[in-house]
Amino acid sequence: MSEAGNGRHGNGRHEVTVADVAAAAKVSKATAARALGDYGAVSEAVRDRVQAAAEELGYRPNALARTMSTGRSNTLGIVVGDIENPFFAQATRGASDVANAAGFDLILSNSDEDGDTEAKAIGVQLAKRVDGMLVAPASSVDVENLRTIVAAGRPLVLFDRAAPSLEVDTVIAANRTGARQLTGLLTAAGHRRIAFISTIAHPDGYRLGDVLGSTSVAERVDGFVSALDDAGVPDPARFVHLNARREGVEHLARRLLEDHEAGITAVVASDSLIALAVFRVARALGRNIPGDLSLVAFDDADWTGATTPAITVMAQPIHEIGAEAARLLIQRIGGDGRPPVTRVLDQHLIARESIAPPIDGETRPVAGSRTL
Amino acid sequence: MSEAGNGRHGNGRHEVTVADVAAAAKVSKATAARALGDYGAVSEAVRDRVQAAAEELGYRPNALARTMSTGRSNTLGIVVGDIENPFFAQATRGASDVANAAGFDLILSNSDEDGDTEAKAIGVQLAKRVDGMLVAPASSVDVENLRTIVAAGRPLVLFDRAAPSLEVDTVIAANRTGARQLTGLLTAAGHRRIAFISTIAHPDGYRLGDVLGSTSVAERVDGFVSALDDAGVPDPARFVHLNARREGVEHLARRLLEDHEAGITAVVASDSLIALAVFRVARALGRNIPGDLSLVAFDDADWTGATTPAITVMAQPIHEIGAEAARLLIQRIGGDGRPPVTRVLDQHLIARESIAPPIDGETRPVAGSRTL
DNA sequence: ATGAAAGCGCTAACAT
DNA sequence: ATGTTAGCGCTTTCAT
Repeated sequence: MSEAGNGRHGNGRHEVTVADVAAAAKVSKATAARALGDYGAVSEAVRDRVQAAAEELGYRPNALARTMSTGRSNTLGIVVGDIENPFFAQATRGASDVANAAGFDLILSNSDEDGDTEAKAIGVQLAKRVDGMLVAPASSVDVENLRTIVAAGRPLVLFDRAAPSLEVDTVIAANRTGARQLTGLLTAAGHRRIAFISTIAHPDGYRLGDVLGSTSVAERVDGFVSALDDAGVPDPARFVHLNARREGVEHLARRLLEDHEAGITAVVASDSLIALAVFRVARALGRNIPGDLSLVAFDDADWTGATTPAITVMAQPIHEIGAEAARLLIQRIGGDGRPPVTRVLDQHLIARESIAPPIDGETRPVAGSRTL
Repeated sequence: MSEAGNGRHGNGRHEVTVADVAAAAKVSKATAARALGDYGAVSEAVRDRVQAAAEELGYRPNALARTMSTGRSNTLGIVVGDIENPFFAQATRGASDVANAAGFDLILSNSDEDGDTEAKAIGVQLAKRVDGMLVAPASSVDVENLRTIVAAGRPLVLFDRAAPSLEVDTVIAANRTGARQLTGLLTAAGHRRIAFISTIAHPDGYRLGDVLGSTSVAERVDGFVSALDDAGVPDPARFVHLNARREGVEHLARRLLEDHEAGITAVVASDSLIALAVFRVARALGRNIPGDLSLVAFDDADWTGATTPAITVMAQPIHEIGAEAARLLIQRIGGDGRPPVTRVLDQHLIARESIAPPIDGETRPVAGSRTL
């Protein structure tokens, strides 16, 4: 390396440091630093002189050096499943707004919902000495990755999903209640054969009592199952379809809708991406929503109000989930020693037009799919 | 600050450093660092011993200290308008994938399309000594913010929008061609009163020759205008509506659609967010698409294929825009001294069902809006 | 192959 | 109010 660590760059210019500014302003390094960093006591005159010199020379503070000596980076790490997922984009924005307002920056990583990728991301952020981390854990069960954060002595706040075996601040939504209510709409309309679809990874078929990788999906499944129980549907677990990412959401949806034995008359989509896929497939198959198939989903994605029919959804305060998580984290970083809290934010129903009574009620199976 | 800079954290544990590892492995700091950092020459035996000690003690490298001495952070800064905007989320993901593959991390900031916010974001990232920056500039005209990056000696790559007065690598899409083609579809169908809507800030009404803050919007406007010219529409500039953010997209759309003097029969939406707003308003007003109003847009947002009717769009290779920008930046960081390039990526048309002939052709104005 | 020592840019005691 | 000095954790000559 030819120009490493010598404060030079490709253009050969010298990076101007406090020492340079100090020299130009004819004061000591310490005084210059005080004037620049706005701490300690400096006389008006000197402050002005130093700042003028800094301006003149084009001084830019080196945040890394500062972190080295103060031990604080004023940076938060955030690990999300995939920033392209509107849920995470919104939550990240919420966190970002709160962080910025409090003088913190954000380092972002995608875990792709994969444990190893998540581990790497966490390693990087820890190495960069973030003051604390916000993570939507890839797994609520295997918390090794999360433990390394705690072990490194960094405050950690979980969002969207909890990790029951870990005592840390957590911000989630009331998924069980929401799922129950959402599913209840369907059973009230007369549906009995309702599919729940999630992309979460899960070996084999779902069976009651299975521990899921994400508490939020687990809660949703719980609420779903209990709503079916309430409606007297036998063996509700058979209607829970996980692993949709591996198979491909559209593929799974197609398989489900074309399975006349199963005779699915309604779908609960665990997020807006799934809802969109189901919507597409239904249309491609000539299934009329809600006439032939009712559809409800989590998350009030912007487009859900624009389709025909508009989709009934359980909205989550996504922005606030990120924001509140950031608030808790910043409190901790500030030295708050209160016991860990779990904030459960309410979801709320937005009733639209995607529910209708099942076409044949309980009397399925029935003839093949029909067109409009 | 009680525990600053002393390598301690809230839990009182000592951060383990190379010195600790060296002591444990009974070698010098230099040797330990060589073994750990995988550089220089170390004997097998010593390497193993050091790595074992590191493992044992739970050593975590301090990336900041490393950057301090090497001058490289292996970190890229990226500044986008708003990460919640699917365009930026996708581009960011593209950049992130390329960056990660090359061993770089990403620091993300939102500019909110505001110059001052952008300046702050850039300041922060420069302070953190990113190795280079990716930015979708809030302004293509006022390039002061961008110049500070260049002045700081950091490689810079622009994406989505160019800055003609600056000689830097740039990745954009062929917006003029795309807009021309998209608008041409409308004129070919017989439309003459076509509104172009963008959220870009612009003082007063648009007039031919005005310089716009974003080259991508400027190119789109150019293509739009030239398509109208080709169709023999007089004074096409009057159909260009900017500033939609300030007024509110839905509000503007409503105003436009209700203006019977103007008699707009089609809309070109400059991005998918605008398209969605127009779609909503049209529906609220009882305007049938495409019967009463044709609609086309930029960006193949996932939902545009799911509405009724599905929307005809000009798709951009968004992921690739981010990815290519990151590639160029990493080349630069690697010391590539080639002259700056501008990569113009092709857009491609996805024809769907949102275009129909205008209901009255040129004979507008006509009676009030009607319901379906 | 290994070690000793200097230095990256900054802040934080501790003087004065 | 200002200056001196040491040190954050790492890499990098330069010796040996």
